[in-house]
Amino acid sequence: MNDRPHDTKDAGKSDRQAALRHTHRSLPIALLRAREHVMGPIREMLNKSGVSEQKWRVLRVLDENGAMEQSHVAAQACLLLPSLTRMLHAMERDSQITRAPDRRDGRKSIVSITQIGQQILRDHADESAAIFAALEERYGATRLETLLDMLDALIDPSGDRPQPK
Amino acid sequence: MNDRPHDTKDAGKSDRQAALRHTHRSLPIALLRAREHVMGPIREMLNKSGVSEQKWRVLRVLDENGAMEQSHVAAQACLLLPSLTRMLHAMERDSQITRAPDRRDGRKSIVSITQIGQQILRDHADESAAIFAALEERYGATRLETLLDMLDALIDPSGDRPQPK
DNA sequence: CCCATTTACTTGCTTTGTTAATTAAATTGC
DNA sequence: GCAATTTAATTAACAAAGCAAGTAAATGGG
Repeated sequence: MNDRPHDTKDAGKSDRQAALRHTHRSLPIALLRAREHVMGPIREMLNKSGVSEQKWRVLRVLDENGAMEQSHVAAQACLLLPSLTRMLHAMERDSQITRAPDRRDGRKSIVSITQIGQQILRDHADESAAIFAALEERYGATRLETLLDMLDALIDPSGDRPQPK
Repeated sequence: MNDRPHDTKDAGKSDRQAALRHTHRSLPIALLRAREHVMGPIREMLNKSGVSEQKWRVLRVLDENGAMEQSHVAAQACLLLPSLTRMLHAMERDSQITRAPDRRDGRKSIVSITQIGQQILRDHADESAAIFAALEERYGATRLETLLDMLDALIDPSGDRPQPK
């Protein structure tokens, strides 16, 4: 094992060094592990049809919000602009999305989902729903809803926060 | 906006297609967005010192669990073995970790963190704690603990699950 | 009007992610 | 004991992530 002084509780000195949290109690790591776990069946589903996880997110975001500029797509789909730029080229080539310059602002580029893109979403809708249902069954529907609320609140501080004063 | 038939409610047919969940209610996407949000300040911290997010995880996992074989490091740090292999070469070159073959099983390779590796963790411990404290302050300590418990339960089905039935 | 800044996106380069194929050391079945 | 299988790690090849630097179109003073 490891015999470093893990009990960095404090020894009287106020400038004592902080201890890192146990990785199971580190929020970023916990979120990552949880996500990897949940993504398993979805990756399987997407792999079969050759859609990447990232393109799947882009399609969903576009389908949900309609045409929007690239920066917003990137923010919503958790992608960086450089990655998105390159992905959109491929998706445009495959007619899953279209791009058009904004009339008012020549810098912006407005992205839309196409029929073909929407078809990809439809093709996976049933299986996707089944995967979610299985998770709900396993984890409990109520608890899952609570978890989703808490994750939302993490991002949007103005959310349901019951102000712990 | 988008005028596709979103009201896929059903039209009498029982084999009607399922609708995709709103991305804010998709657990994988919610987890990703939450993580990206929380990682912001940590990325900033790590960028300043040139440690990648992945190497940071490897160091933490090793520091926490002591020497362990590569497969376990990969599982704990949410990395695939090929990525880990490459990373460990670089980290070994930089004396952040050492590797030794397992005496009992010649296939395995046991990885350990070095003093230099531990120093990297120490160098960021205070700032890391401050970032966490800010989050705790903003989100609420109790709620944060609950969230971590729920994330743990998501992975470990045998956990605190109050058995829905 | 013009120059400096900012904003939106693109390009280049290095590191990771991902899949499949390969090597080598256990393990199992006979 | 030995062939067949399984397991652990590596390598290769290519897509994608991530950062820095670059381009081009707005914007904002003076």
